Amino acid sequence: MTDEGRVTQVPATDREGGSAEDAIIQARRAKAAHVRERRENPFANDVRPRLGSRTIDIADARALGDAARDASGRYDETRVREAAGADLLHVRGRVIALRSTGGLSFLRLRDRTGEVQLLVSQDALGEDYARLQDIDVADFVEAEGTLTASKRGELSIDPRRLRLVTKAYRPLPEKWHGLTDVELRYRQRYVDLVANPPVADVFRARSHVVRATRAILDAHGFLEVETPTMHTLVGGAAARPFETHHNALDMHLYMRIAPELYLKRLLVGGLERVYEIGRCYRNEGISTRHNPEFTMLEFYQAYATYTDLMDFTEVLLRGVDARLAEAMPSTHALWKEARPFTLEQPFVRVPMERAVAAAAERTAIPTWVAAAAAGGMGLVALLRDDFGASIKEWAKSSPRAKALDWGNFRKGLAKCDSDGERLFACYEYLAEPFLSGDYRTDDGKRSVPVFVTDYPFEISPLARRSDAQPELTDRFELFVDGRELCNAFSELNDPDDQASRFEAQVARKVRGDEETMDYDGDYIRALEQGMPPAAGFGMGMDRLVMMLTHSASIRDVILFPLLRPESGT
RNA sequence: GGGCCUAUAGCUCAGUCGGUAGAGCUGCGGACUUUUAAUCCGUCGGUCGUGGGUUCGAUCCCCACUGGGCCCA
Repeated sequence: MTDEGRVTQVPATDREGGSAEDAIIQARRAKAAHVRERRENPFANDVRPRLGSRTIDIADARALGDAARDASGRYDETRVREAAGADLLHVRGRVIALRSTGGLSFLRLRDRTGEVQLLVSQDALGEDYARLQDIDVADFVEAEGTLTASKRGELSIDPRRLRLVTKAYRPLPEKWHGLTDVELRYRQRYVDLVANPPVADVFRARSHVVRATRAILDAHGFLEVETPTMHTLVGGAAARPFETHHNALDMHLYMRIAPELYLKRLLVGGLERVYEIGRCYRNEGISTRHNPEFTMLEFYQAYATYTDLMDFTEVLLRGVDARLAEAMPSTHALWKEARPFTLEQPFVRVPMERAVAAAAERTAIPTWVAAAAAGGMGLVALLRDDFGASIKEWAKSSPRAKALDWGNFRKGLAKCDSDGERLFACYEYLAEPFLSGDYRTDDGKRSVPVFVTDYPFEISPLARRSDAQPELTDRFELFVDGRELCNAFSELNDPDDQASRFEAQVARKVRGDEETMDYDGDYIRALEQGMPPAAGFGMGMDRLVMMLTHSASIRDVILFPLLRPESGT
């Protein structure tokens, strides 16, 4: 240790604020100042080899030593030097661990491709060894040296040159427990990504999932398009919008809640197969499954029906998962093992009315079982009038009956204006909460995805009526382990039918419903130009990534989820 | 919107049946040429989320608020 490398201790009283955090920052700033005294830049941008070496990613550098790895994953120095030769390698990255035993120091370096140890010795660096004094965990450094192995068998680089490239003024979280405070993780994702490598894996997976989705749609002849995210009307879904304003045009605007109506205009225009993967915004509460902005896939295919799309959904989900497995084999294997569902067998397809009837039978409430013999609508007929007086008796019939949310079910039914809405309420409270338990693999170990089909037309304002049963629509939603993932239907292309459904939505808005659509006259005009028969599909990409990566919260798959502002910054 | 939980050092956490707080890691000083959460010696670091109330005295008890988490709508 030379005097040059020594850093004077800063007395506590001289420190601004006096907190531990300030002390750490001040110490790191002092080291940067020390580097400047040597006329070097602690925020350098001339990162390149100086000793005739070649710049290499850490993963590629490690690959050079592959032949010298034994069965237990350890490396032998002689064999590494034989395998990798005497070529100098130039690597750069962030220091994520630093240990020193005096004249020999071990730095763990990480770049986007991997990690490698720098085995820094006073013998190899001479006087420059003292520069280690200016390097802390979290700093970025560059090094040039040959590939070697430590005596404990860890693949390492033996640097002839080591230089601080960027000083980090703030430290990384504690090395053993890391950063676990979820609020801090979301607010300071830049730290989370460094401190918790599995987090970075999820976002790599997200990128693979989006690219795989594009690739599969492209291969099926779809055209990717981009439609407006600022709309003058609310349409394409039932949700409250965010509102904004264009100053120059003095125009009131809504952030889109769905791209649907624009994409279907493109079918009118003859594009036939279009898709968009883009951000949508819904002004609703935040939960583990909802973020106000989220990424949605929608695609539309002329001449297809909702049945075709069920087939294609299975192809798409299995295809995306297969590409993810290919891209991240070991991580994917862990996620797949942890999933409570499987994509490997054919998905269940069940009409809503039958799902309700089956759910009624499972409650073992005698009057319900009898009513459901006539199908789900039989149960709807039974429950049309208030059943509050019967709850006590019915709830005792079985554990399943006891588990029902009777209070909200009763309230939900009371709000319905039609049998179609009542059927949907029955589905929501009697069948949907139990999907993952009711539809399982033969061995019972995993749930099987379920297409619930044939939704009542009253709750499907953009879907085509069934030719066979006009009170229903040709629509499905896909539930994977009980959670809604996709929503799709054969599209309504009769302009008069569409106009009357818009009118019904506007009437609901007048009555105070905040989750309805506006009357879109231009869209009606487009349909009057003629839209080919088509089926359309929507899927939340965030939820897809959650499922495939076994993430519990949507915030774990969104890099910067919406949070209330931080106080004090 | 309702219920439950939570907030102590930069990070991860103890603790005080009410008498203004501790540990490990981090930081700083020192020793150490094969570490893997290195080790060893010394040392710095806290308006105990915010505002009220009770009390001689509150980080602790009570109330409200704020942030966050989980469950439900």
